[in-house]
Amino acid sequence: MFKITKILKSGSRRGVLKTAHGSLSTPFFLPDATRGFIKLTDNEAVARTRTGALVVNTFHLYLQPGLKIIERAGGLHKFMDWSGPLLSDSGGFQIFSLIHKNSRLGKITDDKVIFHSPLDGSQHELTPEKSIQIQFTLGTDMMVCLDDCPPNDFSRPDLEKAVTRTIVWAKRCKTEYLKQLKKRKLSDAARPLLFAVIQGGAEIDLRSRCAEELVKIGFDGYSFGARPVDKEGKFLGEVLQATADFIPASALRFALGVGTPEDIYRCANMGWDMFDCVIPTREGRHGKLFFLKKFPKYENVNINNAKFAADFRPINKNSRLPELRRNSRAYLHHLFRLNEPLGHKLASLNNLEFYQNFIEDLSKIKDKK
RNA sequence: GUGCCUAUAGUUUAAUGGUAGAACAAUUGGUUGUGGUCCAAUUAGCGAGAGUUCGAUUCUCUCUAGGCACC
Repeated sequence: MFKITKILKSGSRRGVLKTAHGSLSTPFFLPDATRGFIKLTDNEAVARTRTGALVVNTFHLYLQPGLKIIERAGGLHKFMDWSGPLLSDSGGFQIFSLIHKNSRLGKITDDKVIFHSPLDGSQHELTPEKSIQIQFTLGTDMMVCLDDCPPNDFSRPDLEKAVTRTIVWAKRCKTEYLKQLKKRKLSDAARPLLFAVIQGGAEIDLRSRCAEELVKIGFDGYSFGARPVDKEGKFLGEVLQATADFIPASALRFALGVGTPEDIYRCANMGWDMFDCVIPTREGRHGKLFFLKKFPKYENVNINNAKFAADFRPINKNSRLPELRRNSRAYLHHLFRLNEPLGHKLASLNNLEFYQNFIEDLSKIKDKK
């Protein structure tokens, strides 16, 4: 399913990952299509940016439209008309963020997490088993274990608690995963990949212990849990580096939530293979556009700035997407001033293509002879 | 023509005889397992003139502009 083909002196890895919905070469970046779509755009256009795979979220899709609809549609790929690989996040991060922000929104116990839907306030509960069952119902190609995701500034005892719970829950996820494989008679080639999440905040020894226990259980890949930046937005490079080193070389390394282009570049050199982040699409929606210069240099411009009002150059003359070559920056500026969804779409597409190009350039780096 | 009412930032509007506050707009930042509507900072104002007063955006008068009513 995953094969490493090369490890550079820098630590950067090259590999191939085969899923039931196609192959991906690593390293790769997955944009977040949390609710089954990349906001304000469409999957046909996203595919033209050569984006290979998308992340969807168990929590959001479970609440809306609900599993019955997706089951009746014939699975999530059909429902959202995406033929490439899909990765489903467990929903842990979202639920735990909600609860840590406002403890009235839910409750975490050793057995499960109880939460109130932000949509209608209705009460739901999620167990490790249920999270896996939902992900099988979605029919995604890569799945993530439900984890206890603490904020990075949690106290040491609280972080220890989260690590212990994450390990116990990962074990339960794995058991349920094997059960589902058997029940659905999925062959090795057709089976989804299962990722565990390594927690421990900024405490390296906790990350180490968490990784060690998870590796004993055995997963296709291991993810970096919690936010990869601290409260001030400073990238936790040392923690990412140490955590990567705790993961077996043969397994996929998934840097959840990473990140800016420079953070992705750094993480690739640490041996991380996969990245997902809201930056290209969220910043796109808010008018921040990425343009590649000479790799790894790039510029990040705010199309809302007054200087673009009469800038009739193309949005991106080097784009493979005709709509980004044809439309001017002045027009995009105009669309943003009027908060027009077409502007958000063009900006999102520009940034997705940028991220794709950035990762491709990164993948082309070779060891000097 | 007469009477009454109104005039505060680009716009819509608060408050006040002693430093005039907000929203939207504008200008510029921010966003790391999603915030489509988010967050932050900045710029910007008492229609004109005279009077009363230690001090007037506030009170008085004149003018100007707009609205309403009557002839």
